Amino acid sequence: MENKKYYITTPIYYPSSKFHVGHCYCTIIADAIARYKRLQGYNVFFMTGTDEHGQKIERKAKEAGKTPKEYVDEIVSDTKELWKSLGITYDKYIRTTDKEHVECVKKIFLKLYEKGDIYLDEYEGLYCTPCEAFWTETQLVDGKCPDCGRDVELVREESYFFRLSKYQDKLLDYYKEHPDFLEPISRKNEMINNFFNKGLEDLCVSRTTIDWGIPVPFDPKHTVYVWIDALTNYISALGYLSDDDSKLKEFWPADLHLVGKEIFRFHAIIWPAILMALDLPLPKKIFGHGWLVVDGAKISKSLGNYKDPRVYINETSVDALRYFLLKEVTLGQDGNFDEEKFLEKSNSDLSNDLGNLVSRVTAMVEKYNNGLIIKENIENEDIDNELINMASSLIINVEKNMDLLKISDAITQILEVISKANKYIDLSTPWLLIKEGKPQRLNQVLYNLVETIRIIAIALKPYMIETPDKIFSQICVSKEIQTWDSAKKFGLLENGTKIFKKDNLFPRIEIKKEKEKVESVENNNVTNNDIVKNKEENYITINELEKVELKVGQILEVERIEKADKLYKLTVDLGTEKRTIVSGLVKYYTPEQLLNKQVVVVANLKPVKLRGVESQGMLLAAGDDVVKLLTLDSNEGSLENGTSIH
RNA sequence: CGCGGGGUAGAGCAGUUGGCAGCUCGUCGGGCUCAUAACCCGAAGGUCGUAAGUUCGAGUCUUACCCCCGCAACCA
Repeated sequence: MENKKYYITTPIYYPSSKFHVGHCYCTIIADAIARYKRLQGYNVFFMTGTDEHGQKIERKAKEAGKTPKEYVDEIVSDTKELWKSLGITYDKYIRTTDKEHVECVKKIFLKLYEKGDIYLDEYEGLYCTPCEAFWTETQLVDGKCPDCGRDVELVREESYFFRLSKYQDKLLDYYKEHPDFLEPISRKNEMINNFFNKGLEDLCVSRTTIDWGIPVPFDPKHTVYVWIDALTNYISALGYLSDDDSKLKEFWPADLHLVGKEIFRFHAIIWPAILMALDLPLPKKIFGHGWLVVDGAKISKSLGNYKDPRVYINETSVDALRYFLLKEVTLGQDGNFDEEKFLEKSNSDLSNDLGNLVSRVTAMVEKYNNGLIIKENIENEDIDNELINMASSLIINVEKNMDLLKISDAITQILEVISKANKYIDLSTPWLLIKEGKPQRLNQVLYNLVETIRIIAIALKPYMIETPDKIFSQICVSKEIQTWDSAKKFGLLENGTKIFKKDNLFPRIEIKKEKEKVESVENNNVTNNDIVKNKEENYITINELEKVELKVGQILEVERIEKADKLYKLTVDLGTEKRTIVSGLVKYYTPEQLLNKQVVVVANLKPVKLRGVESQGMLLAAGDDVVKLLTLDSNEGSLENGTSIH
């Protein structure tokens, strides 16, 4: 037998905040593939994890009053719970703060340095000292720091660089020789057009401005930057350069790196180049999947469409969520997670088609045959053969699609058999057979149905984690005929098999009621987790509040700012003076709607230049998704412009 | 001319190498009564964003244009 191993990875996610359906999406895909390969008898190594270093986490932790490690520990333990509730069968969860990983990264860095592929040079950039930030030429506003408006200076910072340019031709050759290496093809072309045609530049792989990370072993004032720190997790986890690299020998190269399109570039260019520099073989395939958008908008906390994925599980079931993500979203393209569609799909495909099929068949066997399946030895009719042919080729068809990573199509194959079985009931009319006294034919029909259900249950195993067993518990099938291979044969169900009808597999959901329920749960979650928990840390004193000077202002003029999609330049009357205020309201208000409105103005905010225009204050507004300005509809008597608010 | 994704039935989408436009939901009509107000059959519904081009033939290839959506520059 050939080497039947399969190494599959998700990206290591960045735990700067809690994970959403988008993370679940990618991880569930990887899990389904891992399960599928295991069913086929492969020795599977499925890894996921978290990329825990870097500036953003350092800052987030600081804001939360925690050390970076404490901060990520919390998110990681929550993530592991999440994966558990989604039935993710990872073999290893790697954290870039793991000791083994840290040691490995140091060794890799040293190895590349000794080889000459990493060298010390100077990073030249425009630096704003007060803001401690580098900017590119295009980011500057009028040649000044876009943050504070002060002058920037040309600064050289010592940095280590990876000789990425050296590997340019090798990489291109590799793409040519391995047409399946990067998928989908559209993204591969994007890589070549966008990056190779311009030429690859050497890559800055260390920073002196970041503390939370792995120090460069021979020069500890430098911290290893994300490229070498994070990408190498795929081999550090297998014990590369450690005392025990047996796993590396067994599983490397990876068969599939599943990544999001936003990090495809790093996996398609930088990671292979690092591997070439280390003289290691390259992974067999890197697949860049699309993003999941929620109700048409990218998932983000600031948009307010973040939802804890467990909300969905509670309202339906893990299997319904897994099913929806795997079936409805075309791998490689962006998909939309529409909550209502999700509940509808759960009803139509799972409750009506699959659940109801099992329900009606088991009910008939109990009702007509005292729960007993009898295998008759009589010739099949045409409608029988049609069903049997479909059922017995189901697994083969699933495999055909899965091997091309067409998960959605694979599931469609199963749905077609389910649909066929429902139709078969109508055509064979068991309720007439019992009336007409045709017990043999009845037995034959029921046998075919239950056997078809057995095969369906097996075919569902990669995608669903509870349903197959629930089905087996009803049709009482022995373990030997629950295996993947056994589903390739029709007719293995034994004569005399007992049926036990149980609860419905997927109870129908009242969509309207559920929606309300889901929303209320979400609101509670926000209250409990975010507000109450942080309340004490968020208290400010009255003195602090008094520092903010709020005044009534009236909008006198509204202008668009050139080349700024979101910004209005407003002239606001504060009674004693007129101010120019820049505000990002284009999306929400027309100039006419704003004109003459009385609004709340933060009068003593430090002026900032936005898109070249100095903004001397700020308007108070509410809402994340849809922004509403706080206006003073003065039905309690009009207020003078400039009146202070307290 | 910053980068990218997309415009196909009322809605959500699929359409691999160019060869009679499909799927799911919804709608309408019919059937059945085993089942979870389910299931089965049938029907209506599309100028495939617009225009031109290549071709015997274009949703698919080429060019131009229009519209939507992300990202980046700006939301203090």
